[in-house]
Amino acid sequence: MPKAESKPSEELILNAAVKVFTRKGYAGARMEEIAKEAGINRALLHYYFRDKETMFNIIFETKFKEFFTGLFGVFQSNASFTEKIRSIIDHEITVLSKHPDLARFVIMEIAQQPDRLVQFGQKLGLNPRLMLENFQKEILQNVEEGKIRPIDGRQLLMNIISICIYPFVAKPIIKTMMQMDENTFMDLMEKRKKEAYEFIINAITP
Amino acid sequence: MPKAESKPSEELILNAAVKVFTRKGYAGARMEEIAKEAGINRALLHYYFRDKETMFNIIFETKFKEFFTGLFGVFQSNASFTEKIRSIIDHEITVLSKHPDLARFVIMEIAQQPDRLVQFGQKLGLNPRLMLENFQKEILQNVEEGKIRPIDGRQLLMNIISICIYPFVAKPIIKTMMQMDENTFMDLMEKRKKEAYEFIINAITP
DNA sequence: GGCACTTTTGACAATTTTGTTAAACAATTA
DNA sequence: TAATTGTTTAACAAAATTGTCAAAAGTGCC
Repeated sequence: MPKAESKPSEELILNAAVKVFTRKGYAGARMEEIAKEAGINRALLHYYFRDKETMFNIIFETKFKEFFTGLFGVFQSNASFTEKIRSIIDHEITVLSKHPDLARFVIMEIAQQPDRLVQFGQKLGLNPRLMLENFQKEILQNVEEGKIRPIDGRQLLMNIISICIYPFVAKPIIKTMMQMDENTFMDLMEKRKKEAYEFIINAITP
Repeated sequence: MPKAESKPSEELILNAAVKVFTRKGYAGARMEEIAKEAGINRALLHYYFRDKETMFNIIFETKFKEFFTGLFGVFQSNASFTEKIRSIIDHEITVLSKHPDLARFVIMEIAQQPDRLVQFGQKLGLNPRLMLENFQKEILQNVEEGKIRPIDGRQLLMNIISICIYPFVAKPIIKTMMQMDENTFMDLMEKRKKEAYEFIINAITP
């Protein structure tokens, strides 16, 4: 679907590249397909961006940021523990609803080359250790106050993240198995914000 | 790492192919790498299996089965609802602990070509509609008996599956962010069987 | 050993994919 | 309008990947 545009340029190419890379991954993406998606000649890709890898890195960095920053941001706020949980859920489901292939793409490419996580994580100044420590402290504090039952912070964090992200990663499976069209799925995810919150709160109240 | 074996044959090749395909996916896998992994000449791959796609389909089918059958089996038993939940959790975490790349591989390849789910699902006689219906009925029944709080069956099923599977899909991310080595991770997953069960039961008790 | 058969390999061919280049084209400016 | 600059393309070159084949090597049998 080439666009009949007047300005075939960097942005046009990047948008096309995002689509193809996030759908197919680095190995499955074809420069030809990106060019076709952008409606231009393949050589232009090399004119604006040196090569496939350079293009990929630019796109991966923005997607990496989209995927991770919100999560880290929440833990720097001074909302209550339960409000933080609500924020995470809301944020994750909102973002992933808008960017259907984001989670799968980032996870796959990190699995393919785990050092990307370190490399791009440092570049964006992410500090997982600190984040996890804060999370653990907050849990301990809430446990002592009797607000939540004792629970391993790593397990709880994994539970929250899993509940939010997995449905999007496995979206093609879930849609088919539960016989949902796109709208039904999106609707279910919107309801999931409330549902997941209640599920998790219930799970951790003593 | 070619093996100094006496019987370079189908099985040797298949084992190598499983490793490469599940790690790299169809698009990222190289016939050369499979041959090297098996310690044989690349032409042999074509002698025993016609081509890359044929090889892939054989492997995908076995992995597809590994991934899905257990899940469907549980719902045909006549254990109590909570026991079924325990079974699912136990089974999923046990299987995925043994086959590190299984979930990521199957999910990715279905995302790449969703009709594979229909195609191989039929071939194995899986019936997701029936499974989901049974699950929903059982929930309704348990809700009426006051054993669990009202909850959308699709959401609950997604929650259970998410909690079990996501940690393995995102394993490279989780290991790095939480600074765990392989053993620590596996240990955490073993503990997770109990932890996840309690989490979910807590979440659904009224 | 010689024969029939299967297995294995190296060399080659075909195809796919990426990357380069020179020239055409367009826009801007002097 | 000619010159300069930046953009776009088709054609080509290079590299990577898959697939084929004939011959070599191995195996079992007479």
